[in-house]
This record gives sequence, structure tokens and C-alpha cells, in this order.
Amino acid sequence: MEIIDFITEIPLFKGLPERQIVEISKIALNRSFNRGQTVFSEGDEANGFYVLLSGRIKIFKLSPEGTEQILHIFESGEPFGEAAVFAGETFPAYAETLEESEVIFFPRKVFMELIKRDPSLTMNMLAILSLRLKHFTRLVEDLSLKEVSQRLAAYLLYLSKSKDEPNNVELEILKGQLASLLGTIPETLSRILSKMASQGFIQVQGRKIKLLDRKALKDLASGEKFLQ
Amino acid sequence: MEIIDFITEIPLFKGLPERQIVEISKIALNRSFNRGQTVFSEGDEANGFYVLLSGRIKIFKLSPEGTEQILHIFESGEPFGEAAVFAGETFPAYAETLEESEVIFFPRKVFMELIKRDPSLTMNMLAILSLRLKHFTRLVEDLSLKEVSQRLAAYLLYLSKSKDEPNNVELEILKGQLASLLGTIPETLSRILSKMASQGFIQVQGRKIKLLDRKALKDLASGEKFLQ
DNA sequence: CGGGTACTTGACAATGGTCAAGTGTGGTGG
DNA sequence: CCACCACACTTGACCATTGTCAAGTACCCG
Repeated sequence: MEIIDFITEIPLFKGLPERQIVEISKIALNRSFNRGQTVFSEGDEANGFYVLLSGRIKIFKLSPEGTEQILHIFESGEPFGEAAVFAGETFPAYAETLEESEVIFFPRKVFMELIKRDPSLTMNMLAILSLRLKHFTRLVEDLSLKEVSQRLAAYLLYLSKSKDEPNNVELEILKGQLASLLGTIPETLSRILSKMASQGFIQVQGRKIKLLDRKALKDLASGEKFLQ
Repeated sequence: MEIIDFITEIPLFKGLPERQIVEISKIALNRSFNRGQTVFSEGDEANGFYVLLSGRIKIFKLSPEGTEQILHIFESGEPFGEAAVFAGETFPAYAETLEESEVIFFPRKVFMELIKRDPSLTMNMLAILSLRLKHFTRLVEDLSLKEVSQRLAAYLLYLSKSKDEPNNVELEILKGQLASLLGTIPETLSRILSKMASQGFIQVQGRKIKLLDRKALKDLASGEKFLQ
């Protein structure tokens, strides 16, 4: 498959004229990563941004003690690192592959030119940044106003939405990573999973989780308080 | 002062040709608010966005129990509610005036046209959204990876930067609002202020705070652990 | 001077983190 | 094919930070 075919499929470039896509494919650079490799680090000069072709990437912050908070997990087709390019500074977080991944890199300058000339590309970019903001709005809300069990319940229901068998979800990331995504640590996540299981809300088998009581989970996620 | 003079001064519209500014001033609508009034609520249709002319506005989330988390406090000249316009949906949070405020409102459609035609305006908008993202990145980091005293220390040092007398800062918001901005509650904030005072780091008199030991505050903010 | 609001303080509870010791599992090499 | 190692995950005991509830103080504004 040619790189130009990939690029055509990327939402960011939806609605662009063929001619433009060709131009974009010319300035794109390919890179491959193994699992667990660093794409960029916090503080690195943001001289371009990335689009994920295949694999998965986590964007995260680190505390001085080494605790990590995942800000975002990106799947194929999604751009990342764009904001730093427009703010014109350094990357504000780390990017690391969760599995073998392929990315394309767009050098800053050329892309800026492109975007100045193409209103449709610009509108796409504005929409993407806006959705990112909305995502963070929710993340802040969750971290600040909700408890871990509420966040977990919401996450399980969210996973379940994109399933054909909605009561059988499977975590696509390690539990440790899920903990970091939910703003907690593996021990706490583990405990809450067992508690939910003992309450009969879910049934856990490794990375497979059965949702036994969706109503209870929904109530939990939306902030209803339970005894016990 | 004419509205067109205000608009000329707004960073978002920096670098725009006179002609464009005139056009913008035509689609702008004025509105005034008293202290404590709601500009928009979470879930409201985002059929336009705002620029603050004077006063101060808080953007915040509410938990079901009524706890609030402030996402942002905007001062005059800053746009707010833009992201929701580009994402094309509803506002994801509440906006309420902290004091008597004047805003201008830009209806969605007209502004979208404008932005499609003017690359310079677009680049400004991209830069602003990117800075917002960066802001949230930091907020998430703080809420998830730092303790309240660390956040408070960082906030005091931040206040101190824009002062000519850097060791005499004055809170420009109520302590209760500061608590909500730092992701905590008034009681906790109060306790931490007293503790810092008893440690000799600061001296508190109402809303005026003297920074007595900047080094200690810096160490705190950057995550050094202290005994006691 | 009075009343409302902001703020403080105390006693208590709970959520969630730390540290330490397991259990389990998958993959590699002997 | 099995043994072992690394790594993910779990569980327990403990503790720290922070939130809850309640009461009291200070302060501003009319």
C-alpha cells in the first residue's frame, strides 16, 4: 500500500482535493517504532507533528517520582503533537508506543504553508483541536470531581459501546496502563475491580470483563452513591 | 470608546487588515453582565463564541453534588467558548462572571465564513486553541500528579511573576474560588495556608500574601518532599 | 449596628497511595 | 518439554492526604 493511500484515509485530510493530498504525501516522512519506544519527550522541540498509521501511542506526563498520567491514547489515523506545533514551542508531554507502530511525520514549516493555503484543511485542524479540548475538559472533570470507581465504571461502559457483544468487553491495554489512564495506580485499580466483581457488577477474567449489571455501572458512573 | 477600538486591541485579531476589523466589528454583539451571572451553561447550544472586553469570567465544571472545578479564569481581551463552536456542538462547561463584565458575542456562521477567508485570523485561532490545550495539559498534570500544597506553591509563584514587588502578592479572587481553581475545597486551602505560614514560607493577611521563602516554595512546587 | 458571606478551625471519616509479599503467566533457553 | 525468569497483577497492612460536617470567627456593606 502506498503512503498516499494511507493519507487519503486520514480524517484530518478528509475533503481535500487530490492535488493537495499528493502535495501532502510529498512532505510526509515515514518512521517505524517497536513497542515501548519513545516518539518524543516532554521539552523536545516541536518541529513537526505526527500521524499514526498503525499501532497505538500513549501521550503522558510524568511526576518527579515517576508516576505517569496518560493524557491520551491514539489509534491509527489520528494526528498527535499538532498543538505544540501551532503554539510554536516544545512538546508538553511524552509520546511512547504501546505496540509496534508506524507514524508519518510532517515538518512544521511545510505544513504551516499548506494550512495557510487550504481553508478546508484548516477547518479540519480547528475541529480536531477543539475535540481535544473537549476531551481534556472531561479528563479534568473526572480527575477532580469523580472517584476512581466512577471513572472505571464510565470507562467500561465506554468500551462496551463499540462492541457488538456489549456485555463482553476486553481491555486493549495492560491493566497498569489503564490505571495510569484513570489517574490511579495498579493496586487501586485491582482492588476496585475485585470490589465490583464481589458486588456482582462485573466478572473479570484476565483482560476480559463481563458487564453483569449495566444499570449499577451507569448509576456509579453518573455519581449515584451506594452503600457498601 | 468605540467597539472597533476594543476589537483592534484583542490579541485574536492581531495582524488583521483594517478592512477585516471593520467587518468583524459589524458582526459583533455587545452584552453586559453583573457579578455572578451566567453567560452560558454546560449543554447550551454553541451558536457563537465570546470575547471578554472587561471584567473576569470563570469557566467551570460541576459535580452532581455541586462541587465546582474551575477550568479557566479569563481576563479582558481573551476569547472563550471558541472550541465548542468549532467542534460544532454544545458548551462543555459553565461560564459565569466573577465581577461586572462586558463581552462581545460572535455568531457562529458569520465568524466561520470570516475565518475561512482569512489565513491570519485562522493561524491566531490555531495558536490560541493550542495554548488552551497546553494549559489543560498542565491542569491535568497538577490534579493528577501533585498535592494541593504543591499546586498552591506553584500558584503563588505564578502570581508573583507579574508583580513589580514580587514578594507581595495579592489574590485577585476569593479564597473559595482559588480552592476551586486548585481542585480542592476552602477548608483544605485554609489549612495549607496556615501550615505554610507556620513553616515561615509565607505570611497571610486577608487576600495579601507575603512570600518569605521563595526557595522553599519553589522546592515544594517542583515536588521536593519536606519533613513536617 | 446587623446580617450575610467568607473564612477558619476542629474532630472525624474515607479515599486512595505506599510498601511488601505474594500468585500467576508467558516466553526463552537448556 | 520443562525450568526459570521477567513481568503483570493481586492482596494485605498501614498511613497520608484530603474531604465532610459542624461550629465558630471575622469582615464587609448597607
